[in-house]
Amino acid sequence: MSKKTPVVRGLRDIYPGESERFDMVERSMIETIRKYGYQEIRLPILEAIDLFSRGLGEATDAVEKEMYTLEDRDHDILALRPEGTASCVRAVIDRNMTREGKPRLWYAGPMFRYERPQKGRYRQFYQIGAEAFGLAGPDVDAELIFMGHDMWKLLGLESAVELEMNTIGSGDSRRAYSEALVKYLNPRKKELDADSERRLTTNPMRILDSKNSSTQKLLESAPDPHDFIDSASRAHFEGVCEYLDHEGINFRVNPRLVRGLDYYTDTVFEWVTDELGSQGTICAGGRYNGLVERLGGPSVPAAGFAAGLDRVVLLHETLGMNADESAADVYVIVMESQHEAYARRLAQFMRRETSLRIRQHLGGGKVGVQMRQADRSGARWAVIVGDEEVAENRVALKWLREETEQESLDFEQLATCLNRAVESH
RNA sequence: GUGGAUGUAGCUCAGCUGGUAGAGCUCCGGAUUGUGGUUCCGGCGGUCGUGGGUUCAAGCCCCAUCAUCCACCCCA
Repeated sequence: MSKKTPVVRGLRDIYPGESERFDMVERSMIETIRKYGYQEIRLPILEAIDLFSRGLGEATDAVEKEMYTLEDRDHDILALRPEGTASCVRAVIDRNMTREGKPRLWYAGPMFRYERPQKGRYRQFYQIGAEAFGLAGPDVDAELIFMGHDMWKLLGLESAVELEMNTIGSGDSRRAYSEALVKYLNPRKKELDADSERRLTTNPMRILDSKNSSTQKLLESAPDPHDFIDSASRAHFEGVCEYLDHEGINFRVNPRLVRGLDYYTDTVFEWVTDELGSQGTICAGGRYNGLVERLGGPSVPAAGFAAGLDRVVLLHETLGMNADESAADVYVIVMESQHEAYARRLAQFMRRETSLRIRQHLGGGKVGVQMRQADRSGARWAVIVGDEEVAENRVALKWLREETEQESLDFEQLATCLNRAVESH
């Protein structure tokens, strides 16, 4: 045997047994977004690197130290996307989509960040995002949150998830606050932890959610970010909160909530859980009114969110929610190998006449072996073909999960029976 | 990038002060000649993460390295 090649660090295979849950959760989330009339946009995984350095902010961790970059043969520097919003905005600008409408879009796919792997944190991870362009009102922010709420409800996660909200104000007020914060902290630099001291020059706002207790103590008498938020932003945030209250969505205002990417303005929110250890954010988003312009487009408002599929799946599993892991609904068995052609015709008939997944046994073997594989496939029915059945142009239908007598049916009766069972399921 | 824990069969794990590698589950076969899931019996399966060192002898001790997990950092 030659040497094995291990999977790349931080990357993983999602095998049968887990892929079904992954798929089911992903579909549920996408279906929820589609129900709000958002349209899919398929985006490339590679982008020019400056899209991210300009879009997310030069000093963010995602850009500073977590990007996978490569040089292609034309010597262009490309990056594997660390998130989806920047690409989505670029695509919207490329087609000038906001000139003729107010697109509401969704995307799904893998993202890449070179971070230390941990539970719920992978170097290739999957996000599902929704973005709304050209709409400035608080009803948009609220709609994005309603979607999240619907998703958790649909998946049975709502009791384990909490919503945190904050407003960080307009770009101008952020700049003003940032300056005031630096002015306050600079003389007290020595009392800050090392990370916070570094951020003082790179990204001062992020000092606010430092977990260092002495830093937090220092922040108690620091300028209050809310004093810097202008009345328009304040009104906007109150508007969002009212929509949520009206729909009965619980949330907690967390003044310390600051997002890691520079493009956010006004509303920011996070859906968090304490079931997953320290990687508790399963979905996050907010408003980014300046980003389209920053990336070379017109000055249009926008808002969106991205959910971490890996983490949502993990939570779904941690809470013990069921996921169907069956490979097929019907498993086709032959008593004697000369009936295989008949069985194949039968399988095709069922694929055509029903919506079920039909797995035909391959590889021969005794009936007992075939039955065991039928059971293991998770199928609800075994359809069995032997001399008697072929002679009469019938099949034997055996229910594998219910105490129902095995029946002998012709093809039409079989289709009727299966379809009826699907409808009432 | 920092700190800590852990790597033994496909999976979950045991393995004493160093003495020729074990269990449960899974898988395969049989008991069961037209029928799975329960039970019983048998069997397959391991370069002990990798590389080096100490020793008569290393799964166990030492060093390095890789990976996973946890926390920090950061984020979905």
